[in-house]
Amino acid sequence: MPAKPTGSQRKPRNSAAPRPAPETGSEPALSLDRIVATAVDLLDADGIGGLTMRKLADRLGAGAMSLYWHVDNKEAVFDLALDAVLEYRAGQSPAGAQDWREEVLHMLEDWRASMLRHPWSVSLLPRRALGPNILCRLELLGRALSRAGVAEADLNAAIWSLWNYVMGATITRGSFERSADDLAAAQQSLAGLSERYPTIERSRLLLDSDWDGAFRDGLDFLLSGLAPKTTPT
Amino acid sequence: MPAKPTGSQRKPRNSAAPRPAPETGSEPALSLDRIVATAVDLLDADGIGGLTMRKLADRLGAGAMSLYWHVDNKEAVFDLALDAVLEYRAGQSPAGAQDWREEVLHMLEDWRASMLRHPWSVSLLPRRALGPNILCRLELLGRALSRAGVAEADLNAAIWSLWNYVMGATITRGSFERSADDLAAAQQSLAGLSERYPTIERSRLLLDSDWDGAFRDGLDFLLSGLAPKTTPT
DNA sequence: ACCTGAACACCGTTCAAGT
DNA sequence: ACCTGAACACCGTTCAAGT
Repeated sequence: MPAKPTGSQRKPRNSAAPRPAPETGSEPALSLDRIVATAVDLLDADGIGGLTMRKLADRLGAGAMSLYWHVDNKEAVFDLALDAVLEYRAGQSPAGAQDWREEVLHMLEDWRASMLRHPWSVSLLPRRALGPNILCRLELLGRALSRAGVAEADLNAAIWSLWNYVMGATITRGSFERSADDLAAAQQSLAGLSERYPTIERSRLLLDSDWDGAFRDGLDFLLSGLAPKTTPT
Repeated sequence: MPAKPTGSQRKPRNSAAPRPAPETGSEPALSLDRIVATAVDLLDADGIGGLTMRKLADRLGAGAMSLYWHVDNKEAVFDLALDAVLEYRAGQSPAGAQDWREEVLHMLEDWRASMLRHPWSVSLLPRRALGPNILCRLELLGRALSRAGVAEADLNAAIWSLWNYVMGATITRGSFERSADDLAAAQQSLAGLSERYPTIERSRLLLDSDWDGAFRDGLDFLLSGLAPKTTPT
């Protein structure tokens, strides 16, 4: 069997001048980066069930089996697409270290926003391995919390609490967003059963929820609990 | 086309004496309940990708296409299996209304436990519709929070914050649980990159996290924020 | 080193038909 | 009312082979 790149140590990334003169004017030759990029496009367009090795290869102007030289299998494509979408462009936060609280809020809202931009990512994340970009986000979060005075012994619990909250909020928001009609229908059918579900029927739980506001509020409560020394805004 | 049961109004549930004398001694005849039950078994055994209409029918001793008389399609099987697994047996909480806080904690921990018992359920929930059992849990949660003094205007935000947290915690826990080896390997590879991820490497984030403890702690913080009038335990 | 087509063992679902 | 087999249009992946 040929020595193909193993899963752990991947293709060397195109550093500076990659293109070695495209033979024909048609397609710029296969590469891991191109594969991942078009996989993301396809996922954005057709959702998680719309990504097909055959369709992906087609879109790249390649034979169906050509992908398998660059990639171990379909799972690997998912892993790569997921991590690609979660890159964290730091430096976004204005000026130096203002309030640590604002910094953490910004990081987590950016995380949520990144995932909502690619709704498939959120349902993929929990079952896949942690790629470098995800680890980077966790690292930065850990640093910020440390700086905020969270004790070393409480750090893991704090990180995971926040991670859990962000994941849950994003997953819920992302999946409910998709089908506003379904939600209306569901709330409608709730009305018919109002003797069974009076409370959430009255509060119109399925309809007029302010997702962004609820997200921020809950986060505020968590942060207050995790690092109680600081005063809330 | 024959008048088969539509998606919204399903088969009348077997009320009292269903079996009309099983012709042969072999199989007790197809029914929605049997289909859902074996679907759950199959999902428990082989995970989300292991459920196949063909395998399901086989396991039921039926032809592959017989399922489609009872069920619209595979998605419907997922919906039914999911809701079946999330039934809430109330009355579990001892005696009358003790502390509302304990009541809510119990409800949410039971929810989490139900999903962890069927790890596939948690990755299914966010993309499926809300079945009656899920709605029931939301209703009970809403009532408890109301009783605890959460204002009507804040009720939806409170419910969703808790829901988000539980979802996130369960999803993370469930997926990380599956592959302890992978985690160890990941933490190992972190060591190699300790100059990139020093903080989470030092805290051994991927290894010695106390999931159950972290879950309870974060929940406590949330509850303190949501209904600040009550004193923490 | 990189790409390919044919082939295998699967899928979910439609349809026309059986009892 | 309930169940079925044949058939269709797909899948992911192996393999032996091309350049």
